[in-house]
Amino acid sequence: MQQNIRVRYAPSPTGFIHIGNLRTALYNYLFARHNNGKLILRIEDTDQSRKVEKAVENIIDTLQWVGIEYDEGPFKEGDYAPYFQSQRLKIYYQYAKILIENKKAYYCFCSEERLNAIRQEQQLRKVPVAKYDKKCLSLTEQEISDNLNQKLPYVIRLNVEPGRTIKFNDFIRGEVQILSDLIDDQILIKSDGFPTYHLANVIDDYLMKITHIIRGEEWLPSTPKHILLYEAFGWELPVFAHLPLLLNKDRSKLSKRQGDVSVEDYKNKGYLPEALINFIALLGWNPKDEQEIFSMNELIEKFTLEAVHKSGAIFDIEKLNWLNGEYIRKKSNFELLILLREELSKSKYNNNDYSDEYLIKVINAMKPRITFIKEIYEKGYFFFEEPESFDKDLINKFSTTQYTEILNTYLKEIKNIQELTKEDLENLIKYIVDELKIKKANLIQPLRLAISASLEGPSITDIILTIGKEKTIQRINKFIEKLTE
RNA sequence: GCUCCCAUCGACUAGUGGUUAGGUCAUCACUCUUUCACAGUGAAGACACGGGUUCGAAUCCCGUUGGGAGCGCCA
Repeated sequence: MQQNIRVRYAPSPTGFIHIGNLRTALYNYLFARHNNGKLILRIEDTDQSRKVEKAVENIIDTLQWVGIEYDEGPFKEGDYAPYFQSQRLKIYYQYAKILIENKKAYYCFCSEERLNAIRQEQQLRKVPVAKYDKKCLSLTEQEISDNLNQKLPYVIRLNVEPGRTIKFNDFIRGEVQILSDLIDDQILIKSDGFPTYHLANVIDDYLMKITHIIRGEEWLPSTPKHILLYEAFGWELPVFAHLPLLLNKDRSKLSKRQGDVSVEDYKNKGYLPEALINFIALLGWNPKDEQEIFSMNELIEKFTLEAVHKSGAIFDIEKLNWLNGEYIRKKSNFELLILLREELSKSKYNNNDYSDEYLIKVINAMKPRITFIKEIYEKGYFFFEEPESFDKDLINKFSTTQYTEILNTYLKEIKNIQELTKEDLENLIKYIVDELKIKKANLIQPLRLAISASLEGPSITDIILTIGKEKTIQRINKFIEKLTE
């Protein structure tokens, strides 16, 4: 690869980061790190009307949360600052002026009404491609300066020469070509003086010395416009690489209508950043071996643009769920303790009611059976509170004198044990089973029900060991009352 | 409508002219377990279709079909 690789992630601050954009950011990051290059974060805030408060902060926080570090950008000024497009307005205007002088662009004073009229008329005629009719291109120098002096609102448009074939080589898709006749005289500078995406993007990529433009496939159709701009300025083309799209279940572009799409949503649902990154990395790229779990460093080591796919990938959370569980199981109890306390602080339970020692025991018991951290206290709620509601059918099932006897025997025996150990509890079960000549399940099931209101979950000895003798006795007593009611 | 892009199990993918088409998730079964999970073993499940090229095509070419994206003073 060539030296001094520079790539950029260029979101517009219109809300939370979209999961598809996160993948774009990730691939840019992986590509940069793999090649000892730099990742630039540039904020494309040229649409004032769509600006959202705190969006930039959220973008930066989200990148940090998932572990994508940029080398230059807001609050990390490099040689090409500023990194907010809204602070670079003069630059764009200067370059637009150059284009006008070279006749590559022109002033357009057409009103919105006229533009709409043209569009409508073209639709009526079923013209294949609706385009601006280049009316203002034929304005004389005099007319233009008169209009400007009168302060008539204007835009600056790209003058697209018809009859040309624009070719470019996409790193992922190979050669792509399109006829210039199909390209509209794109607006470069809006009437509010702000540049459009196309202009600002090309200028900044050039000025910031971006070598590889890695972005979503939705940009593929507008790439010829950008090429035309590079040509008009006489600039060398960067490498274009258009990433396949992330898709909904129905194969349309991943959108809010069909589920959660912001990284924030997934964070709030309890997905671990490692799992999300791992999952998203594999949507459109594959290291061609049979490994499934990758740390960020492994991704960096293995990532190449050559191995990126062409076709879109459905964002299906089934595998993400599995990964989340895997990452939970890989974590140490101490790491999980910190995460659990965080979740607990957002729950109805009070962190102060449970010691670290206690929570570690709970974590150990619940770890193999959860997908999300919060399931530790959701599925394992009996570790955090006394179960109140019991399934009627289950109560009925165990409402016989035989089960009451079994439980009473257990109660009597456990009271005799001074300090509970795993061994004691297991021996106790054996002892009672032998003594009463019953099946193991006939003791354990009612016991489990009494203590946890469920027939599923961690081993009964682990539960008893965790909640302690006192609570165990209390719950069994209460349960016997319920059975004999 | 027009332009461009894409096409292997339900999902993510390996595969670049010769494979019993491999793996992971999900599904199902079995083993382990008091149970649920975890873990392990196994099963089922795909080359969109039609033509070429070739001794031989998932792989190369053409067409069809299907899907997607884009066609804004939004990015």
